[in-house]
Amino acid sequence: MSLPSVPMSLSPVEKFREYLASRATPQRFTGQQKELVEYIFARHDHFDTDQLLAELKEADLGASRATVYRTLSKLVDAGMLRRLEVGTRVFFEHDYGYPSHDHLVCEVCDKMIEFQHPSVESVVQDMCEKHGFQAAGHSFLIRGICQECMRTRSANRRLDLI
Amino acid sequence: MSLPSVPMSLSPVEKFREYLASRATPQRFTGQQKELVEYIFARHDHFDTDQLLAELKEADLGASRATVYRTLSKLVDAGMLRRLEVGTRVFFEHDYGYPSHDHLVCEVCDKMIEFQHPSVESVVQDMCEKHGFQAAGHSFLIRGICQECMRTRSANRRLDLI
DNA sequence: ATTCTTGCAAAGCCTTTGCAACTGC
DNA sequence: GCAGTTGCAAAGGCTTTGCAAGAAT
Repeated sequence: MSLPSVPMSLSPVEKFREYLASRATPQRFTGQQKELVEYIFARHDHFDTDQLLAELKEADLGASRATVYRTLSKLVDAGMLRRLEVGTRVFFEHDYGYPSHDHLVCEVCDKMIEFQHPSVESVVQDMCEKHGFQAAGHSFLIRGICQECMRTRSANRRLDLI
Repeated sequence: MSLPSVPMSLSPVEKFREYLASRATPQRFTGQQKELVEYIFARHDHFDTDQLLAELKEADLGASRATVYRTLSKLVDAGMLRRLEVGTRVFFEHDYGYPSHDHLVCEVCDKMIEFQHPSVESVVQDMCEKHGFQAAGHSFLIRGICQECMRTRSANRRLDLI
């Protein structure tokens, strides 16, 4: 939760209900889905499907693997979750009620640091103009080593030398 | 091949041979690997494993699926190929003899347009300074619709209206 | 000779899907 | 009651791996 959240006109649950209702072939809003949405939007963080499944089990919210996959996919379509591809792994994060941002990813501890930088949007605009491209979105990911892991690493190096 | 290539001090084959020899436990440079490296670096483009396998078969370069996977992985470790995660798919592109760049990806025709923009490196540097992060690399990908697909789309829309 | 690489097929991992039972609307 | 959702287990992609045979040093 590193960036200020954005005001939401509707609660996540309401927003999702509305999305489902407005589909060409209206989809149903089930109790299961409601529980999932409430759980996912109760706090801001990055999670992958397995983490989420484990947590749900712990919280006694019994949703099957298939339902979790199906619901996550709908939430992405609804524009409420963003799917992040980090290396070979897939994460989700809030897109509704949370500002657009990019990530620094630590290759040692897997921590994800969010950042906003005005130049990112300029690059997108510049390149779209130059190539006649119509952007739908972007992903900008910086891989490396975070401060804490750097410190640990130098500390260990010092120990090795003793 | 949209960007100017970068001068190489060694041919890809030589570079790879050197990489293998310099490993902690020296690895062997086989005829199979030589064929693969020559094939891959003969032209610049983005490819995925299946494409490459199909082409190799066509060219009568018999390398098994397993060997192709293993060699690609070594080429990435050697810093000669870059692995690109585009949506759910994985591509490879030259990293040796080719300048650092980023991509626009068309969601309709899957075309990948390469670009260079000086601000990208500034963003990386700024964010690393701000967060005490040590960058090892980045990936910046802009998704959207390319010019040609936009044209086709508007043309079709016009037809629909008749 | 020794040790690494290859190919095959099997196993793994993550995700999707067919189908019968179930449940919003 | 109809049409969409769920759970299960099976099937799908893609990638990795164990092992015996073959090749590089």
